[in-house]
Amino acid sequence: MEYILKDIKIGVNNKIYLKDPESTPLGKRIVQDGIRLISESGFENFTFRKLGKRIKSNESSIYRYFENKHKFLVYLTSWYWGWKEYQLVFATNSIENTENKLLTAIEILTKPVERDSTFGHIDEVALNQIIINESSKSFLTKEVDAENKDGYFLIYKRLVGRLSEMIKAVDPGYKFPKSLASMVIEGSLHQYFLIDHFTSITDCNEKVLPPDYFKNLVQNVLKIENNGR
Amino acid sequence: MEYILKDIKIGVNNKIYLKDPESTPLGKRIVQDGIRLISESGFENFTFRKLGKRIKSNESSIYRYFENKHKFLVYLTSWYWGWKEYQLVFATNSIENTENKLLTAIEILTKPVERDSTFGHIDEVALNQIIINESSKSFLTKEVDAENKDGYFLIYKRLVGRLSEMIKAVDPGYKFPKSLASMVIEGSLHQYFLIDHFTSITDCNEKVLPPDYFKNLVQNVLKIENNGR
DNA sequence: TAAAAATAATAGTATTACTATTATTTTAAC
DNA sequence: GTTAAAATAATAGTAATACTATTATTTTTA
Repeated sequence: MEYILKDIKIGVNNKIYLKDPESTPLGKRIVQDGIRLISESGFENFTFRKLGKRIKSNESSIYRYFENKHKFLVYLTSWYWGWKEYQLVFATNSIENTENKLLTAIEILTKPVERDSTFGHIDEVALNQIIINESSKSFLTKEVDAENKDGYFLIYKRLVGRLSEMIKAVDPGYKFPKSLASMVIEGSLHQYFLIDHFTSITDCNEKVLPPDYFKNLVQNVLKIENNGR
Repeated sequence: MEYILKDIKIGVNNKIYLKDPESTPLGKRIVQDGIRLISESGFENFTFRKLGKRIKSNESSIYRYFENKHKFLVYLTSWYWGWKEYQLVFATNSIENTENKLLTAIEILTKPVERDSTFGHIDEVALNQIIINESSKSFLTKEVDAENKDGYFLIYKRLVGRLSEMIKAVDPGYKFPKSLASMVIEGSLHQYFLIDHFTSITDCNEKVLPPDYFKNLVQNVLKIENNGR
């Protein structure tokens, strides 16, 4: 994917970090290798000490960017959804036909992630693995309401809102646009998880991908004629 | 809900525990207060030491039942899905009409959980809260493939399989029965989470409940006529 | 009543998730 | 080009976690 604008920056709520990691080379290394480390060994086994060792920096220096590893995960998920939102707006903005617009949106949100060279220090494919395997842990906590109040999940909710509006544009009478939108986004992550680990309870695989399932689903729910797209 | 058979026991894979907690009073207290403690303070803040204190037993005694708190969570989720499977089979077994059968199944699987007096030491409502807020953590780990091989998630997968068969019975031509079944079950948990924490991205609430959304969804996807049920 | 099994008590360990302090290096301002 | 400020690194320390191991005590059963 290529961008017309240079030097795009994904805007993450600045309450999530102590110091913007995009503002320094060390910050970028923290994000870059943090993504690698978490995607390799999982969020539970990830510590700032290990990350410090890996980037040949000090644990204490990482703490000057992020309060703790939970906020680091919130940062990564927020960045990811900001990036997806960008792609979504970019790809659908000029589409007039509401059905095409919606189907394109679903395609963007559910297709396998590819590397995006615009953001040099972020490996989006590895980050997507983190989103699939770890992102629910960012909100499945006892602190979710407080953090939600502080705007930690704004980008994610805004993205669901955008998809929901597109659903409404296609079928203003449909009663559950928000639930359907949230389910497409969250459900897609889950289907990818099933492909990797519980193949017996999904119909998706290397050939039939989540976009096929979700486009078919939404077409049927909203009674869109399948015109062969 | 009442059961015809007395002394039903939900069969949990015995690799999950070291000693069957249903076999002793201490084991039952571990499960009973374990459920309360996790639902009150969350899985991250839960420790066997705290549970020991609460039930006035010793940390080391709890370790004789469960290897660690992760396996305890796997046990609880496995018990929960076993219980749901029981309800599902019980409620749908005698229904001949495939559409009614499927809609009843969805109702059972997505409706708010009520206390079941059959299992005295288990507070199903609190357990349901754990399932909503913590159960994904039981499989979102680096050990998932090994544990899956050992049968830790069998009951859950069997339940999805049952729902998927009912979908197939209604519409043998539908291409994604397994994905749809897994999405109804997992998506329902997510919708309840949204009702509690992210109300702006769901259409469900105290009046419009997940069963309404999911029955409508499946009816539309499989082109079932809504006959007013 | 003795033996076995279950439970409880105690102690100990490596790791985690930090905080605090000080030292060193890098950068920016004049 | 020096100085001050900011950033980074090094070191040490702490309470809690997630256990293991050993021994003591209580309960069950044969």
